Amino acid sequence: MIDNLDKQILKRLQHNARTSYAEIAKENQVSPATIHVRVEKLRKAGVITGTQVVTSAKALGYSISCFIGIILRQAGDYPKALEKLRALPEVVEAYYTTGQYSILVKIFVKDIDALHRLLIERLQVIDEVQSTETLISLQQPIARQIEP
Amino acid sequence: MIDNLDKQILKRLQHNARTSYAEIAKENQVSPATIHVRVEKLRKAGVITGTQVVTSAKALGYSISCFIGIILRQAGDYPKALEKLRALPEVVEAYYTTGQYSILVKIFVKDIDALHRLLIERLQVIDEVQSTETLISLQQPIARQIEP
DNA sequence: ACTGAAAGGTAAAAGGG
DNA sequence: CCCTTTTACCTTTCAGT
Repeated sequence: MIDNLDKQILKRLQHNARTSYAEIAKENQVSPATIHVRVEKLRKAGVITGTQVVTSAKALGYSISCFIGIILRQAGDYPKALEKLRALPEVVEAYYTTGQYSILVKIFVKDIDALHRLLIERLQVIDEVQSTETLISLQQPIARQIEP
Repeated sequence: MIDNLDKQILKRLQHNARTSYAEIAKENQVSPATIHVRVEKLRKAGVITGTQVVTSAKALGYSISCFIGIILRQAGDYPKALEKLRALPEVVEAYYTTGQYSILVKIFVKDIDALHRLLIERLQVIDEVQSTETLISLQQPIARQIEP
């Protein structure tokens, strides 16, 4: 199982993936090699699934972020609809959900015009899609990872 | 502006933040020092905002992920409500949105019972919250970053 | 703005308690 | 399971083009 040292390592690396093992080791009064072993263990256990740089969508020119709730025509339409959504680079996340929507997707677009075109020309033309509802995100005041 | 080399670097590091500059350099036939300079430039420009290890919520025991749409009583209630949401460690993302919800939050909980208690004991008791609607995420078939 | 070489630091692997 | 040591690789810096 995950002990306290593992939790400390995860918290530190969630915040900055390039924190040196030496630094984490010093903070926890163990050797850098121990940190290395623990990180490998967490990776093999599937707790750590990867590392990534976080980029600012805004700085890359994507000024608008939204959630789009998609209602499909039929229950069996998920796989086909998903493949078509995957082909849209603006779609960064997709969730199968209970409740009023069949699929909830998160997208980034450069501007309102791009959003409009995405909805009309590439989302609402998907056969399996019955209707969509757009929630524009005005601000994202909380963005963090789950606590280990 | 961001040129082609910058895009290659970002794509590589979005996928794996620990890819060595030496490897990216070889792929793009430049020197490792150039990659280093470019990464620093992207960081200063705010394009790269950080690096993080990605952890599996499931492996950490959080088997349920949901979105909760929150409707507030009054327009001016955002800041107070947000502070109370921030105090809940299960809330990992929050968005101010247009549309039917005032705030959309993403949460992780360990099980259905924890979700139930979160809703009743800690969300619906917030003064500013008028009502909530829960969308349980059954699966997240798409999870990626925006293309540079 | 990129390169090449030098210096320092880090990760990864091996061996021992 | 953790430590120390070792080796090889990597980042970072800086003078030069």
